[in-house]
Amino acid sequence: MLTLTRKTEYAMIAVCHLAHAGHKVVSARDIAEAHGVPLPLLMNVLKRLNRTGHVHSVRGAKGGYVLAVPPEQFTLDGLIEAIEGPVHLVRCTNPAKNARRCTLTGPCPVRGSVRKVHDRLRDFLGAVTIADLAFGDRPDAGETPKVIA
Amino acid sequence: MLTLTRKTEYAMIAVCHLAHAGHKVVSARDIAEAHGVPLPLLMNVLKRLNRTGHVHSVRGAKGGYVLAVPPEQFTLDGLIEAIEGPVHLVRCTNPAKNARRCTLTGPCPVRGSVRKVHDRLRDFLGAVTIADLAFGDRPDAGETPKVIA
DNA sequence: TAAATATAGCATCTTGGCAGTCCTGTTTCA
DNA sequence: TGAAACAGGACTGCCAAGATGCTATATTTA
Repeated sequence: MLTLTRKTEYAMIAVCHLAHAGHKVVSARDIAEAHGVPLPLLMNVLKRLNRTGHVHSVRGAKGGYVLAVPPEQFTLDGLIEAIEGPVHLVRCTNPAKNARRCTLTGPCPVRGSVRKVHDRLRDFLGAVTIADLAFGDRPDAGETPKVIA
Repeated sequence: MLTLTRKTEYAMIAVCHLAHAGHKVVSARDIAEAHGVPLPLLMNVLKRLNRTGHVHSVRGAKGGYVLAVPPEQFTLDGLIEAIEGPVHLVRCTNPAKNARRCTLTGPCPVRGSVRKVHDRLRDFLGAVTIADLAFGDRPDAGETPKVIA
């Protein structure tokens, strides 16, 4: 259904929480309790974001997490990529070795056009930042994206 | 990974083929052979598009399919919805009774913002038409969509 | 120094949906 | 009447998402 995974949803919540906390260290438990997110899952997500360098971790008692990237530079596209892997609208935009490639044997009539839609989608997701998600209550900036070919 | 399903890929190909064929009736077999799409899967897809009213079917020998909607009015959003069900970036935008709802027990810090992103995404997909996919070789119309909050 | 807290890094298990196949029926043309 | 082509399903295998658990490591605090 063209849907983000739950892990990504949890990640959005966690990262926005951290954005609000500023430079304060916040434990996974605190975040989980604040929003009713299952703690073990949230920890999985935060561990992954730590490995990708999007958050810093502080171990031990009084430990927790801090954003490692300014919310204004932390894009939705980056977040999705960190959790789910890079966005690929269709298989043929995915150059990964182990990706299940397009199996068409004939010429693909939509290859070029779809590629453009895909690029626009990534531009779109790359233009949404965590700051937008966390603080964005600008009633309605921006307009409907123009279309492509 | 925020990816369209293969069925949707097949649907895009089929619909673009029909768009090129104009008012001529084209059989599923012809489409399948033209692009190397597995026939049984293509038939599943076309049957569904027929039920949703996006294509007309002609039964019997010499039968096949014709577009029921002008390519300029047939949006990518509509196609995805026909095949996969409506696009919902996150669960909380899905009002369906049987949808697995957001299970947050606490206040959701990103609800409103994500909703806006979701709306923009649908606007974006709703602005891409089959005509764009089938005939669109306008080298690069449109620009990167503005962002929202 | 011991206990408590919290993250790190795996491994494992379950489940749902996608992808693919098959079968039976109906319609139309030659 | 037979072949071609769509209609409408039921069914299965497989994989990724979702979820859980365990052990190790680091840090604070009493």
